Amino acid sequence: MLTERQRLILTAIVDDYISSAEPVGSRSISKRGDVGYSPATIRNEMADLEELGFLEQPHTSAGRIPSHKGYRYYVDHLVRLDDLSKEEVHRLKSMFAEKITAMEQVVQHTASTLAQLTNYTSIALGPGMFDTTLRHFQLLPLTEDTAVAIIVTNTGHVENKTVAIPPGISTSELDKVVNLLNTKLTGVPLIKLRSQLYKEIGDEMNKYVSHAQEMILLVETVLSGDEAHREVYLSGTTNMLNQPEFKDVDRIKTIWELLEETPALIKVIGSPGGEGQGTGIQVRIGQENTHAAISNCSLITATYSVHGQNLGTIGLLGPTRMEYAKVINLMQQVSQQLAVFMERYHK
Amino acid sequence: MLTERQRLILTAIVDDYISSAEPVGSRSISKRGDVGYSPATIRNEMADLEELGFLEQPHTSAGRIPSHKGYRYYVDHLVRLDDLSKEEVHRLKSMFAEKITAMEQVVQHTASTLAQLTNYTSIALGPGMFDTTLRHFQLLPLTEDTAVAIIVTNTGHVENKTVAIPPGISTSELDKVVNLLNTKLTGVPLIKLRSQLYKEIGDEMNKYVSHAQEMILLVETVLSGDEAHREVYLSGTTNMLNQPEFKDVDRIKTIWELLEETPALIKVIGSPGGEGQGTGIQVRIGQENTHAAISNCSLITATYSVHGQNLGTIGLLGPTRMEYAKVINLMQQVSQQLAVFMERYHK
DNA sequence: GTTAGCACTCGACAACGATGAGTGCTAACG
DNA sequence: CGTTAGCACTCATCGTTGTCGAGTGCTAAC
Repeated sequence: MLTERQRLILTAIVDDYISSAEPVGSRSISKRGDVGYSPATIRNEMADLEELGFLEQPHTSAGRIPSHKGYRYYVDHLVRLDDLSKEEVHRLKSMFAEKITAMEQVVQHTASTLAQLTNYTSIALGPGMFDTTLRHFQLLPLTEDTAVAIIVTNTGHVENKTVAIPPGISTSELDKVVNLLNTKLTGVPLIKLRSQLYKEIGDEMNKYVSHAQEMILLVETVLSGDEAHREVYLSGTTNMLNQPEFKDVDRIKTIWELLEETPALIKVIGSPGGEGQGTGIQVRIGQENTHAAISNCSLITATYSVHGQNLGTIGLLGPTRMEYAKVINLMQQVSQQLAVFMERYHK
Repeated sequence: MLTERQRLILTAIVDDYISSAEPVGSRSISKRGDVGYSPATIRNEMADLEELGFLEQPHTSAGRIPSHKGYRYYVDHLVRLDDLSKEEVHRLKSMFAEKITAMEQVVQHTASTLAQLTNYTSIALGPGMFDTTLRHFQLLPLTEDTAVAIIVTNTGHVENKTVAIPPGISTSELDKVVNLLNTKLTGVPLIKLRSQLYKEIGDEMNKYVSHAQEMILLVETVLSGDEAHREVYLSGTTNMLNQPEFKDVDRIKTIWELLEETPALIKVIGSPGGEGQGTGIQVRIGQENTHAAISNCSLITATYSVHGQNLGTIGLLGPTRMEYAKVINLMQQVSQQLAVFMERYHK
């Protein structure tokens, strides 16, 4: 599709623009060592590349900048994953070397390290509840009419909620209910908890406990909210402000509002998009993103999973002019390490 | 100190500047109904007020803006707390009317409502651990070598951590330890947990359990981190971007970095500052704030407490040009409501 | 096929002047 | 004597103009 020379020049332009953030002219490309042609020749090729849709001109007599199509081609065919620095490798590995590591903490920590290494904003979507099962349920009275309910999943995730106790229920009755729930519901996938609750438990509870209706309602309030509730960790949000493309307050505002709105964010990071190089790494460039607020951003995501079951996602958000080589490489490393960790953890 | 007319004019200027964000001239003050003097007279008074340090002039032939001293005087002596709108009162009250309410959720919810009502950024410092005591301790094995440890306090706060189990310890031994801890440590203030752990438990544990040393270390890792660890909730961070004084990206960046850094933020919001009107409400104007990043912001904080014991703080951060009347009023309401709630909750 | 040369385009930037809001001062008024 | 009208002066803002230079597209020569 493209000649070797065109690919060379396109690579040079994208690389240049990524590091300078300014339209790149034929002269500056020619001056670089790696393209041995005169500015005039390069100009001709640039004109062709523009006609093909790989480059854009902000205005006549400015240099060229890569278009979406240009970035996409660059990511799919041109980008060369150069080696990570020793420090980067070290920091990534050391993260997984720590002994005491809860799944969520690892994800969170990974995201934060990524943000520091790249100077972009990282978004981590915590492990979902898909294949997690109930490990333990507990109800601890606090005052006469309130109690704190605790749910622990087999992944070590702890969810808690303060609830009101219907009046007229004794402590022993509460204990009975909790015992019943634990024996009957332990091992049940969280998403099936509610249906199971009605199917199996309702009858038995009526036998043992008065106020059965209230109790079921109580348990329901505890379980509700868990399904849609997934933790989102942000890190390095201020990094965005260093990028010249975000010197405009309005643009920041729209992006920030997106970042603050968890449900929308989950949708953005979770929806499928263009494939990048390597396994499980997705690269979404500019308008490929579903949300308008980040239509001039690129989002690179890696999913982590156990036994082929997708658990969550880690993403890096930056301007379309992103250091793809470095970021893709980092994400691949992270993805691998996470896979190993999860496998070991889930055993 | 100031004549009645000077106070009137100062009030008018501050009010005007708060709503317009632009230097206010003598003419515009004269035009308002509430000050019945000609621009010339007002100019004379303004000159005097400037000399006294209450006003500043950005440059010659611009209007005046209030200085720190001006704001301070305004807050201390001039501001008139006009009534809150029905909607505001309603939203505040309804927040505390919900039946199922954990302490932390209430604080969080309050902060978020405040941010919405005021269009400023709210910062809530969750309940500290000062007078909270251990309610329950639990250790749930997840895999062969990991377990999730759960601590519940008498306030309903739940803290959890995944820990590694030293190899060679049986489940029954774990149970023994947990039981021992619960019987011995329940009711002990969290801050004293560690010392108590050594004093009372060490000996007994040696009797019952082998691997006592490892177990103590394990329990210690769970308890560590809790003391300094206080939740900070932010809400309405993007509101800041609406203010004209923050159209500059650099300024946003420094503030945002402060907001992201929890320890610094705790220090800022926790340190004592100038008193405002009413009980427990503090108003820190501009440089009165300890942190340079918010030296042109005002921070209004209200503390909530039980039995005179200070538990936490809720603050509103905005430009020095803040709607003090509204915000102080809101904060007073919130402070009162919170006090009532806490009293009822802590009973 | 590649390159040098040249006219042309267009944003960035500085200089300039007009505009208008606001002041400070002085003199007049009740 | 306090208050006000009038007036000259200041200074930021904004639109205009002109220069500068980076970069292009085209043509002709190598």
